[in-house]
Amino acid sequence: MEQLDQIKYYRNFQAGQTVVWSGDRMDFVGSVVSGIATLTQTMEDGRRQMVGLLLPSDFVGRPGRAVAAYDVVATSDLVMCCFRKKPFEDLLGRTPAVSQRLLEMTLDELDAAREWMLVLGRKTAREKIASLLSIIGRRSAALNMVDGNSTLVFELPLTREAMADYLGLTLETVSRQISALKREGVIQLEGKRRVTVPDFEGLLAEAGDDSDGGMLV
Amino acid sequence: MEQLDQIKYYRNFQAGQTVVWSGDRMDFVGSVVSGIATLTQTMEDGRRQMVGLLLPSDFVGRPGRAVAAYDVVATSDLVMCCFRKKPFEDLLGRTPAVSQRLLEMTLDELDAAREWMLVLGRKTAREKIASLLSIIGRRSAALNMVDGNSTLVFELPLTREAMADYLGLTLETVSRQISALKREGVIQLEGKRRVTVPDFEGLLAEAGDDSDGGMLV
DNA sequence: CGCAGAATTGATACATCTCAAGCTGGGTGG
DNA sequence: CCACCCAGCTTGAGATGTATCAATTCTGCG
Repeated sequence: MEQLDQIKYYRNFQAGQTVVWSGDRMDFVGSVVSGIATLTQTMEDGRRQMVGLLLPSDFVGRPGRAVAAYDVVATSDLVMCCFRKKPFEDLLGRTPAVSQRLLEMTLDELDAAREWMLVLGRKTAREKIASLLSIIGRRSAALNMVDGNSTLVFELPLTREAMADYLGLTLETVSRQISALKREGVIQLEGKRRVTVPDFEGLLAEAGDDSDGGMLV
Repeated sequence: MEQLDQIKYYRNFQAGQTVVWSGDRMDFVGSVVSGIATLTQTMEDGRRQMVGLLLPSDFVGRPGRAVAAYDVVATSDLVMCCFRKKPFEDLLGRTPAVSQRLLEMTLDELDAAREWMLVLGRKTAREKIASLLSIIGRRSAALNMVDGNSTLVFELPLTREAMADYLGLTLETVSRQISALKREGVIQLEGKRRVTVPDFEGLLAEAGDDSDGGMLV
């Protein structure tokens, strides 16, 4: 495991900066240390779909592929821990523990992608918003646990436009649905970004998820 | 590699039969030998989204998880090659070649899932249909290559309803769009299932994909 | 032959998109 | 220090694509 340490290096990016362009040669892989990045696909006519949200500890890049398949964009200031691809692949071949770990992470990402397919294909705009807030809320809850009463507070790491790209909606629809959830007391807002969820179970219900907490029992 | 052979066994399913129920305990993993199966998620109110289409060679199950996350349903008669989970996991730990191979397959599935997120989130009904036909056509083309003139003939392995579940549409919309593509000569039909694509490039254009052949340059 | 599941087609309703006009808040330069 | 500016956001009114509800029509099969 510490063999990884010997070939690693760090890279910093500013909010808004593009880390990798789709189609570009990619000679490294890495993982997010701090900050948030997005993985997006773009069609010729400009339609965009976010296909991944990269939070700290998430992996970027694909061993065995020379060319990036997606755009990676830093949404906040970002620090990444990188490995040149060739040495990393060599290590993968030699160290089962590393490839097992990577397999596990990839399976998690696959589950997340599949859960998102349900959101994109079958949920209403309101449910989509509630689903996104649930996911961000849950991941941030791991860090910022709050008073036991299932009240949750977190910072939205995405603009309305980025949320729209994630949800397959327009930014206007995102804005309207957030306003509606706020009007009805499902969430509260301070400024545009700080979200308070007074009743997380209620939010999950709006997302159309089973009451038991969503994915993977 | 042949160690796998020693712990494998075969299972047969009839068209329409459910292989695994979401939420059930799952004590095996496996791969499709022949036939076609689908991976679907269902919401409490019955809305369904297909999250994977399993063709021969595709892998089913997740090492390290006890409970199935999705329904697996045989769409045609199906033969699967199975391994009891415990021995398979042991082998994974001991045999880097196996876990590398599995990692590669999982990464491919992740790419497919992400490509599908773009379809679900941003494409129109007509583009969705064309995208599905392209994918099925391309995978079957690997087997049934036809006269060089980019004409392609294949059998649709899915009902209109299953297509709707894959595409995040209703079956009526699927039917209408297929009729429209047929009316305009983009495809031809013999019966409900046999599809002829006179100009594959044309179909790709309808799918909104880059002319070079879609995914992953 | 006739039935049942699958598919097509039609009319209407509705959710979301599109286009367009303001608003808001934080940073900047005069 | 204030006014302005601009990206991000909100809100409105109308257009449109897809869903919904409801008949038929196919097609394969017992």
